[in-house]
Amino acid sequence: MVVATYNAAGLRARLPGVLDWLAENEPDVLGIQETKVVDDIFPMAEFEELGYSVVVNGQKSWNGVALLARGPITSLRRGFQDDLFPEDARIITGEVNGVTIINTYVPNGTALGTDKFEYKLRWLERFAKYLGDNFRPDQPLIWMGDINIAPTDNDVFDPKRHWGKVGFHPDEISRLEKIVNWGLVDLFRMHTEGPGNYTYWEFTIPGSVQRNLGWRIDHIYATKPVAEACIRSWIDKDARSAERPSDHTYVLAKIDI
DNA sequence: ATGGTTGAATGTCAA
Repeated sequence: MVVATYNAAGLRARLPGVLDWLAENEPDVLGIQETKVVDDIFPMAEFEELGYSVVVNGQKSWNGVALLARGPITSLRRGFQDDLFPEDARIITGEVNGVTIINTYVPNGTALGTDKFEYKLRWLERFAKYLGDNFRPDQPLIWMGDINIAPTDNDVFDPKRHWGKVGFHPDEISRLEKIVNWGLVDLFRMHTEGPGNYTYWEFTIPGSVQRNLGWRIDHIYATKPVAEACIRSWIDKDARSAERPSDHTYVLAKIDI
């Protein structure tokens, strides 16, 4: 099966492009982040007409995640499902074809020294606990989404300039490493080394796409049983140049199961 | 360089 992740930065603005992309690429699973739409008016029917099951965890104006799959989505969980943590719409979990899929929109962090940066760190710690409490590293599991962290020098343009800034800060990276060390493999990095492979190019930098001034902050991770079956993972950079694009693009992985 | 652009909502925040 082919799984994909996409930060839409407002799904209603992106809807025609996402529908075209789905029809062309036909992934079995798509995790969408930053849908920015409440569940009542989520464009369910448009995706269902393409043959997808749709589950959503949305809120007004900000955040919001959705999970699409060809075939049924079972064992649905919205949020962390407890009262231990502030509940905004950043995580949705479902099971597709025997594989647990967790789709997350990790907090951006905004700026060092702010409550939002501390929230990002706490959210990552909460996610580590969610994994450990609910799942095992020997079961088939995929964690995908906008992780909002560049893990290494190769994952951001001009790493010397950006080191220690939001998105490339040691406190974020250490928390991500703790999550990954639970038993996950970065599927893109399993197949491709080196700099210049990005998933996000800022709107506010003129010519960022053409100059490839980007970040690899959208990731697909998997437990060993899935990673061993992953035969390819790639970034669809062309979609970042489509009409009315998001500032992110699609990341995909093909898994031989 | 503390700007720049975009979406959701329609003033202004978040990214």
